[in-house]
Amino acid sequence: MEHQLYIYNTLTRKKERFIPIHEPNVGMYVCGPTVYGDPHLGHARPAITFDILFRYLKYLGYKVRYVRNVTDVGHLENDEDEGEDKIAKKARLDQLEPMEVAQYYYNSYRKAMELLNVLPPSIEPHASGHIMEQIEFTQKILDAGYAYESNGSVYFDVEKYNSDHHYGKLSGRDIDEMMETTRALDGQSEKRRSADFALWKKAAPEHIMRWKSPWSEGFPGWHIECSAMGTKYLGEEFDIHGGGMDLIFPHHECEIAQSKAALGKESVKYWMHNNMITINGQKMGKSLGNFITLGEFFTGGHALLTKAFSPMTIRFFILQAHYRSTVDFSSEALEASEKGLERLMEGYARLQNLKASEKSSIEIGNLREKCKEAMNDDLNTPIVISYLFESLRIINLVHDGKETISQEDLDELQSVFKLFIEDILGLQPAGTASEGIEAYRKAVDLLLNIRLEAKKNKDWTTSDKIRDELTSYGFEIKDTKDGFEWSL
RNA sequence: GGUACUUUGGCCGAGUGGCUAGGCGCCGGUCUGCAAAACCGUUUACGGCGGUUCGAAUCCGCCAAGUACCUCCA
Repeated sequence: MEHQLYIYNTLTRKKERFIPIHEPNVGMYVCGPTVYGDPHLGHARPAITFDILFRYLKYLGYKVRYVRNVTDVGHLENDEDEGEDKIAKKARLDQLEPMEVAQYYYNSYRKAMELLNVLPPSIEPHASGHIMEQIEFTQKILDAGYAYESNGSVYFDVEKYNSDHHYGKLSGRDIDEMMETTRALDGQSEKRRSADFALWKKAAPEHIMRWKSPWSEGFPGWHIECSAMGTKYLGEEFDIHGGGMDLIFPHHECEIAQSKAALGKESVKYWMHNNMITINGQKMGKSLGNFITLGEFFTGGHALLTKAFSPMTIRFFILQAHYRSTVDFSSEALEASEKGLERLMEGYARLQNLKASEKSSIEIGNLREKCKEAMNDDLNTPIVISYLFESLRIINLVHDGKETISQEDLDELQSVFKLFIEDILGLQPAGTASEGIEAYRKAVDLLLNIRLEAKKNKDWTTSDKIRDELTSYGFEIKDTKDGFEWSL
């Protein structure tokens, strides 16, 4: 594949040329949601980040298998691996079946992702549907001698693993120091060391989510699902594993150790992590209680929001920052994005109706190549957007009749805008869904044509009445040099 | 305490050695019956102190402030 895509690999802390293991196939695994709460802005970031990567890899010609898991079991409330499963807890509180809770929030998550125009992954495996695979994976680790059974539970032996390999390579931790600094366990724990983590947990009598295993009736540890499902659908070695930066430790560190222990090899070639969204400089997170759900954004129903914001505004806002930077949320920043997006999309709509001339009076530049270069540089979407805005100026100048454009240049601009705005950035033109009704459009055109005549006759009363009435119904009327434009 | 990282103009946010990021806002102008839109122009940017260099927002050191991870979280 002819391209120069470089992506930042957390493992090496460098940008590396992307070369897949089995060209033209690419395997990509991204940590999805734990479905026990409403989807919030924090869920949108990785979904959009890796949606961009998914779209761009496909544009480059790869055949991508994109796996994004759904965690519906095994997520414990606290470490020490003594807590209660999140889904089960929520189910008990709401008096629902655990699977009912998971299904409800999973539906909610998918709906939000659809609104954000995030493409569905190739496979969305549920942890609860892969208990066998997780048991088998755990058995492999036991067989390899990197885990031990304790009172019906199975734990990963971090110290043993670290003596043969390097536990902490992804997060840059020194496990020996960690073991010294971590406080001593109380005598009750089944774990030999606090750094050890559960592969399988024996279920307490009151625990409602449970499965049979060689060790006990119980449930899998949190980290094992990704190793098991990633291996199942992408093979023992695959190209990209992504997720939020907060998962680097311990989740991804544990995954690396599990896979190496069970399979004897490195599973993942490129580790990619998106940064967090902050709110007043602090991470937006469920546990901090400062998160805003996506539903609240779409309706404006949150104290921190001055108004509702469309899904495309949220998407655009996120894409205006590089995925490895934190992005600080504020209503003011979102409003700025909203206006910018509106102007960009109006220009994009205008571009479709631009009239070509003999020749161009203005250089359109090599927009296509520049945008590709920006994408190739670790998916630099803010730069792509800045180039689009620069070209927007040309579109508007031609639209105003101040510059001319040749058919060839016009075709190129239309093609590049379509490619980057719709196909790669995934920004949907507003109102495309409601655009279908031809008669309605003609009716509005008719009204505005009547207004145009009134204007010619200097009948300002009639012309203003038409404009003001339409405006009050929610239409936006813009006069142009020789006519009008409108949108709803 | 350990690890990773951040600090850019009114706000958001790119940028790793020299050349305009971009968006939003503000102000002035063009256009217009008015308005909106559009266009043009303007707006004291690189936390502080040193160092390297012909040249640093960009490299190095120290200091300051802040964030994340080290317990669930995207």
